[in-house]
Amino acid sequence: MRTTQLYAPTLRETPAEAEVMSHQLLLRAGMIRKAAGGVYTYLPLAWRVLRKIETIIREEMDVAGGQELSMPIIQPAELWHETGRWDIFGEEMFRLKDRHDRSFCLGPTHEEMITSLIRNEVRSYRQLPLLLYQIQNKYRDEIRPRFGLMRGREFIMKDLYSFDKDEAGLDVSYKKMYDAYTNIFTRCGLVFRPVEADGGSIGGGFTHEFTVLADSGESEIVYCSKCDYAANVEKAELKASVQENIAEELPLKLVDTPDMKTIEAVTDFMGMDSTQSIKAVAFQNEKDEVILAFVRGDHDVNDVKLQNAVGAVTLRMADEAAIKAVGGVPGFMSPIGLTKDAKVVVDLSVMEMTNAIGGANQIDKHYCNMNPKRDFTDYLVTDLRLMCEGDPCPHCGAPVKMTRGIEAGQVFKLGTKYSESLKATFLDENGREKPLVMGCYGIGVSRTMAAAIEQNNDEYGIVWPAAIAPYQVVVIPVNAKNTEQFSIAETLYQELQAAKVEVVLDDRKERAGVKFKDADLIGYPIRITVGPKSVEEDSIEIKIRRSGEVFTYGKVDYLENVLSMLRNL
RNA sequence: CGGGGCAUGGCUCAGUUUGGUAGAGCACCUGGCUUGGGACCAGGGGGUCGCAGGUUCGAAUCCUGCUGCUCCGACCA
Repeated sequence: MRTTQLYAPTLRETPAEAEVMSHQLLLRAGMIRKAAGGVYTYLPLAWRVLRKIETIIREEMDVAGGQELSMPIIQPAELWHETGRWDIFGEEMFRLKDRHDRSFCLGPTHEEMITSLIRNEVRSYRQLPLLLYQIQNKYRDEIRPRFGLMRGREFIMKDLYSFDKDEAGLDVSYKKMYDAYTNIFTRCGLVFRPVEADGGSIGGGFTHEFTVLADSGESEIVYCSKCDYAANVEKAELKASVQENIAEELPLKLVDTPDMKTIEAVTDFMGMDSTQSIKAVAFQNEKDEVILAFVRGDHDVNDVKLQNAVGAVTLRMADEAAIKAVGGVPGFMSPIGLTKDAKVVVDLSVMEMTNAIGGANQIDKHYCNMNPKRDFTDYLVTDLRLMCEGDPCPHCGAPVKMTRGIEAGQVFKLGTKYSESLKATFLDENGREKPLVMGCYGIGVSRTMAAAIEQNNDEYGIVWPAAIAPYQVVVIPVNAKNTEQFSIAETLYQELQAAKVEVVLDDRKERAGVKFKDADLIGYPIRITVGPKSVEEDSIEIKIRRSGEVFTYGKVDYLENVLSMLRNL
């Protein structure tokens, strides 16, 4: 490809709307343009990257026994009514009606579609397992699309759905996908971790997220400093510690704490540490029932754990009226002295506390010497808090570390949730009718491209891993007027093409600086510079984008060196 | 959904407070000059100032309504 032909309008300045690095660089490198909030056109360079990622995915899916198909993006409402997700998805689903007033949606995902497809065709265990996948646009009407391709309303997803006759079969399919994903992200040249995660609303149980590590990532993960445990903080389990409390339990005492509604105010006033206080957080579920969560003052409530613990569909912060209705006093809440309407959930670590301070459910008053085991009544104890750096690993007990990342893929054991609601059954070896056991495995393709940039960039632009770079090499003749340089560049260009290298020749009549800036911005892994020395001394300059290293070779041996560099990038 | 902010040429923005008929830099076109890190000089093209009303002799500027974009929040009582 010649730059004069390439449609990649680069920008010198960063458009105001772009906040995160990948968004800025995708715009500046002439790779994407916005069509509407969260909806983008992929220009040629971006499309090449996406196709490369897709190719890697296809190869690994096929090796794992997957078969690719294509399903409708426009999906009839009836299917979604069958699983109840027409309502559950709510505002997040793009809906439309046809001329006959029939309801449809733009598929946010394809569990319904795929399950309805095979429920009529798969009748026997002999036809299983079945692994089908698609790579297509999906649609979610996000409340707040942002971060460019990271959280769009239209995005490219690969989804594979597995159908097995039993749990054992699902385990095999799951393992295949887990391994395939490990291969995919490794081949893409990304630093990532598979982490244990919460199932969320897709329903089902066991799941791993494949998280591309990047400080700008939206998900927070913990990983063990010793063993291979890694989990999303939402999921990370904390076990009851076996510490022995020697402190003697003192009698409960009411103290005045005028206008001290925060942990900090109270503990400062009392000369205590926040670890000695009990923090209350009030929620309401979808039925408007009040749920009061209690954690240690220095801890934070993990609302996913809380949601699971109380079986809530949704949770939101409780309003003041609701708190008062159950006998709570905002700012001074505790499990002591509530009316019975509230569900009280207490974190494990709170139960280990002695002589703690907490609210009294009276205005401007707290209790000292609160001993949960003695003083609390009618409550549920569970693991409720967010894990912090240094907390013990649930597997080996070593302190955990935290980092951030971008969730690029997820493997999920669905079980029979969809096959039951959609009546997708088969006959097993004993002639008994059973629901198919399903799994779903997604990769955000467009998001993976953005994640790759978040993880691989510097002050000059993108630094593509070679496997997914739009082109591997750019050839730049330095002096636009020098026909000898151009002619040498042209020869190198031809030779590289003949050697099956994806190469761009920057044949623009621009000054060297412009070409260098664009090359850095677009992030070609290797830059070949043709300058005066190439004419006079037969030397070819090769610069590695990532390391900045510069090598000089002759016209006869540059090619083999480029090829070997590409293999190692 | 709540609260900010913004909307002026392809991009980044000034001009709005105090109404007087639209500007800069970059980009683009022409010519010259330059050529190893986003040059320079000269000339040129391009904007119903988001949309719809209103006030006024006169509106980018003031008023009303709408739309779009964007940021923060929607967790520690």
